[in-house]
Amino acid sequence: MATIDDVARTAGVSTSTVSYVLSGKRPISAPTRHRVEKAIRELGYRPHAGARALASSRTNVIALMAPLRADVNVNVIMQFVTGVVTSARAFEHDVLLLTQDDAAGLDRVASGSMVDALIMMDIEAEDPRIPLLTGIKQPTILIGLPRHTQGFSCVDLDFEGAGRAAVEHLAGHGHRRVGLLGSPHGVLERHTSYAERLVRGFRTEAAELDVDVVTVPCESSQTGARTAVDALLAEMPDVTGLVVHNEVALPYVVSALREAGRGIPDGLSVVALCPADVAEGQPVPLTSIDIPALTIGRVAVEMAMARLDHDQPAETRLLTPQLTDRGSTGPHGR
Amino acid sequence: MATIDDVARTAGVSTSTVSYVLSGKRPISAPTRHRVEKAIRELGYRPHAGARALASSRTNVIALMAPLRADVNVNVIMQFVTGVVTSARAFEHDVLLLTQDDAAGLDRVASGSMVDALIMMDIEAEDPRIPLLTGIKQPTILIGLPRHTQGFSCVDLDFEGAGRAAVEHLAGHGHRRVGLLGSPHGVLERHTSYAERLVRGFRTEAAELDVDVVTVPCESSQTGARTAVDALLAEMPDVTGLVVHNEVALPYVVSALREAGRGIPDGLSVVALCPADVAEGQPVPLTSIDIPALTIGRVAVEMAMARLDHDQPAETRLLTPQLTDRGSTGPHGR
DNA sequence: TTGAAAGCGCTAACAA
DNA sequence: TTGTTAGCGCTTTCAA
Repeated sequence: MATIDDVARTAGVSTSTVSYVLSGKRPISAPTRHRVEKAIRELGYRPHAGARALASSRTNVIALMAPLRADVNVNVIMQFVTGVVTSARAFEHDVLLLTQDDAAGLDRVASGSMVDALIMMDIEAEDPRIPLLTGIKQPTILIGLPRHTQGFSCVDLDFEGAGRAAVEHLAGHGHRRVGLLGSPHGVLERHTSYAERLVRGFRTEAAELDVDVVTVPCESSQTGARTAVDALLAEMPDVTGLVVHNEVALPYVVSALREAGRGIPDGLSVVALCPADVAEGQPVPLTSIDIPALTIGRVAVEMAMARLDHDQPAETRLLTPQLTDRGSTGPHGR
Repeated sequence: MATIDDVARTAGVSTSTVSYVLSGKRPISAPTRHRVEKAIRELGYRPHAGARALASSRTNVIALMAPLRADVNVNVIMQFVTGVVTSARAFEHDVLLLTQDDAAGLDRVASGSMVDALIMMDIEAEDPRIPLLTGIKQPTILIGLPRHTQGFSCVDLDFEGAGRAAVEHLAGHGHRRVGLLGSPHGVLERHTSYAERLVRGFRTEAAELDVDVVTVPCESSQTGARTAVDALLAEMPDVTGLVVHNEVALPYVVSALREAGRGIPDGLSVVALCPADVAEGQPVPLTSIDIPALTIGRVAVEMAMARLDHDQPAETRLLTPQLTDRGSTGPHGR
């Protein structure tokens, strides 16, 4: 492999000139720049990442810790990951993938100076990984909201606002008895931040608008959906509005409702909380509040870069929920 | 951050001794080792990854290029990724995640010496990324089979064998008219290796056993499943055996069949090609040929490590398909 | 069994 | 506008 010295020699300049051509950190005359660029091309030169990291204490890599579990929604996870990887590239960064269960990986990649920043998904209220982050010099972005945000940047959909918006929308159509089919048990037991915030917003708004509610967990499978629907209809037989926050179960929930004689929207008004394309792609398009996973991933990277490049302080950004009416909600008691 | 020199000073030894304690590449007396290990613990020392890479030309990182597209099966992709990440950790390696469309990323991470090896998923017959791999010094493992394997290590399920096994199983039950509901159009158009190999095995075995077949592409959605089932029943109304290779569509295919009056296995014998847990998790457990994604990911890493550590030559490994009978196939004409 | 020291290939401060 | 050079923190050869 060619080194920076080879390039310098070929171009007839000093190594620092080559380095500065590459980084743009000081002005270079046009002819010099061209000679250097030509040499780089001819030699197929690529800077050695390790050498660069050693000299500059910048790796141009960020770590992404993602849940590769089965019980979370794989599609949404994938969208977060895609958002992160894509926009990391826009900032000339690559992504090192850590799994949720590799908690030691945080220290390994951070203390080993393998990455410039860390992004962590699927944050729990009292996330056990957060204590591991103390003493880490790289900025860390949490996708989700722990109980105490203490110095970390956080970004997520405003799930509490989403819960409120869903109830508000249904109440606006006259519904007084509303259900929530939510995340699987496991997710709730871990006190995963988004699930709890959704329930809180859902309950709060319902109390304010004097709407009766019931919340039912829902496993991410066909049988899980069926069980949840049965439980819901047993607990609240006269339910007329429903919020569903479980992308995997969603289509099965819809079929189960139809089979239970609850057509949409005449038998039951349904608001889904899921990526827009999923809501559109159902056999009956569903009114939904979008989970903008790609955007959240992108914002996480942008926050990381802002802290790196302009040492901007940590902040929390909650994206405003967007409700799109696709006709699966209607007035009560038609 | 503490450096190796800090550790050496604290332990009262030379830097090389610390290095050798860490690498185990030369014998160290017990007392010396203990002093060094104590110093490492006290200082919370972590070797600097970049410095290490520079000095040793080893990064302990492997690149994984995965399709983060929508039309491929996200669950299976995730399992491959999980298999790779998990077993990379077992070899003290981390994983740098590249997306399929970032073809330039191959050269970037390889020529920039960011990684020790590359693993590429979702290989097409004439994969456009393969030419980009020439001149790359790191070993590359392909998950899938290009037309010409020229020097690359390859690993995959033996999809051709899987196609044969499925037909053989159905023919063994007396079925003479068999369908294949396969991958979406897009996947076939890209000449994705596994899809083509499956069809080839399916057709070959059918020809040998004198079974009539029809193959129908199937989009990964509820409507796609329905369309494909309709097309199948229109093209071959007296079909009695079916092979389904589309995990996302699978549950919808099953419902569509039931609604078409084709119960399983009495109205139609079905063999699924999917991860075992998916086949088990259907409302009716399905006889299936397992797609051992975790295993394939693990084997890919093992092959990479074998080439790195024992410079073992490239080889192709096709895992033997395992058919598990779960009762969704039965004798013809009951 | 251990130490000394020469790099590995860059960046960036300093000098011109 | 450009060049010289001292590190960055390791690994590994050579020597003892």
